[in-house]
Amino acid sequence: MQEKLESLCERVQRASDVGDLQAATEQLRDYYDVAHIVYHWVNSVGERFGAGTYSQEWVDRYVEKDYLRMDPVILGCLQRFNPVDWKELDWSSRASRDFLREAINFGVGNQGLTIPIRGPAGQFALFTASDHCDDYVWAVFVDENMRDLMIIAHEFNKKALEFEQGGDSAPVPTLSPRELEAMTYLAKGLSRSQAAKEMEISEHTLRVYIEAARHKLGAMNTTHAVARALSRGLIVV
Amino acid sequence: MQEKLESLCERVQRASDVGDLQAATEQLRDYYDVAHIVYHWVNSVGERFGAGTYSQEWVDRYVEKDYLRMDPVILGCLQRFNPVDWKELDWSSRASRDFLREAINFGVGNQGLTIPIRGPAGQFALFTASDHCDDYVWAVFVDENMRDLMIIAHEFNKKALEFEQGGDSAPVPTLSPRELEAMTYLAKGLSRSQAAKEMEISEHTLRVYIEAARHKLGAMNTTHAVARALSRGLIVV
DNA sequence: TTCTGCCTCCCCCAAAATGGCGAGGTCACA
DNA sequence: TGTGACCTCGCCATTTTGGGGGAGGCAGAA
Repeated sequence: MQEKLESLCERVQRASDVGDLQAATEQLRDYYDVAHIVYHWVNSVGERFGAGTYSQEWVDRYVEKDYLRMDPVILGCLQRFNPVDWKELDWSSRASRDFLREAINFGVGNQGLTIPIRGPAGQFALFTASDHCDDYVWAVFVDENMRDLMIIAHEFNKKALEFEQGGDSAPVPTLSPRELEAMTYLAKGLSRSQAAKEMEISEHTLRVYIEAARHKLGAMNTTHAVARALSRGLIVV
Repeated sequence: MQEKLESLCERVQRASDVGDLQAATEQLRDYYDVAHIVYHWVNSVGERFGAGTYSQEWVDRYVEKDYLRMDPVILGCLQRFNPVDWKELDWSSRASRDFLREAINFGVGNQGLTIPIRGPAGQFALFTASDHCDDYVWAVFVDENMRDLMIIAHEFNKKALEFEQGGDSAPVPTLSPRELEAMTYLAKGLSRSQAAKEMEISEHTLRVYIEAARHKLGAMNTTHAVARALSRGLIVV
């Protein structure tokens, strides 16, 4: 069992493009004997990629109808940390039930487990296994395989992040200690004069730091600089 | 081995307060026969809790000196997804080297593996195993136990989130769609007038959104509001 | 040694953001 | 039939920021 997990992970690690990830989902589906395995990077802008075994018709329909914005699986996972069994979600609204009915018609399955994955800079992705079966069989599957699926989900996301970095590589700039301090105070809401007082330097000096940080971060203004410093993990607020 | 992982996880799951988590770290340290096991919730304000086997002296010193802001482990993990071996980090700056020397003097260990964990609303935590040993022994340890440690780290964070929800549930404010849009443009560096143009509304209306968002987020100014929106995962840049 | 990066301080002034006062409309929910 | 949340717009005065100029000292690296 452990060896099998290892080989499944290696399969993902060897992937060199999205097509390989796609193939890996198919292999996983067959190995676990479920209806579907899907990895899906959920971006604010709605782009980035996904790989999975859903039918093209369902994916197209999903995109076309912008289901991303009302899919209870996504909305639920955005607020949770632990893997989510679809049964735990809120299907009460009418829109949810219509969505569920349609999903089942498209062969998605009546049971599902979705693992939320979070990366740096607010990155967010989902890894889902779904199947057609009764509650008991599904509960056994989840109980036996959740841990392994979490590890595999992690591997998928690691690959996805690698692919992204390969594309637009972002060289993370280095801020000097005082620059970091200045950015931190600003991120905490202090004004220039307050931050200067806190750092026990003149406001002019503080300005020099802020401008230096702005330049290094390629930011257009202070707010932008703080946002970049935060999302690149240079500072913690 | 699998059964042991199960029992270690259950130990964490049964925890009903931070003291139990503390005890769990000690048990893990003894089980894996390493110098330290630490779970540490890194929060915006710098509070929240941690549980681990570091000496009280080191923890006090760490807090007193505000090492949080320059600890290469934290800064490195903030930008990574995968578990990080301390050797992979950037120890080049003078401050880093001083920090490392001091950490070793306090018995932290010369080897370490830190797993970054991210939860909803920008939550961020670290799970660390550290030891005194040579590179080879450490590499073997990491290779054999990383997967299990990832699962255990997940369990710790799950518990931590449960405790938080029970305690002072951080009321994550809900921003309206337009408010989110406004904050996103600001975080991208657009000025008010540019953002207003982008959203095809008057600059004044945009101001209303920004002020509403500021209030909801309890922020003192726009930069603060953007920083909070980002670190709570409300917006993604 | 020279050079580069970092830290510190000062001036002036234009541009932008903020804080306060208004106003009116839709839409859903109770 | 309110009530509240959301979206939209205007003006005024004050504060904060940003973009230019400068300056010197002190480290570590080439």
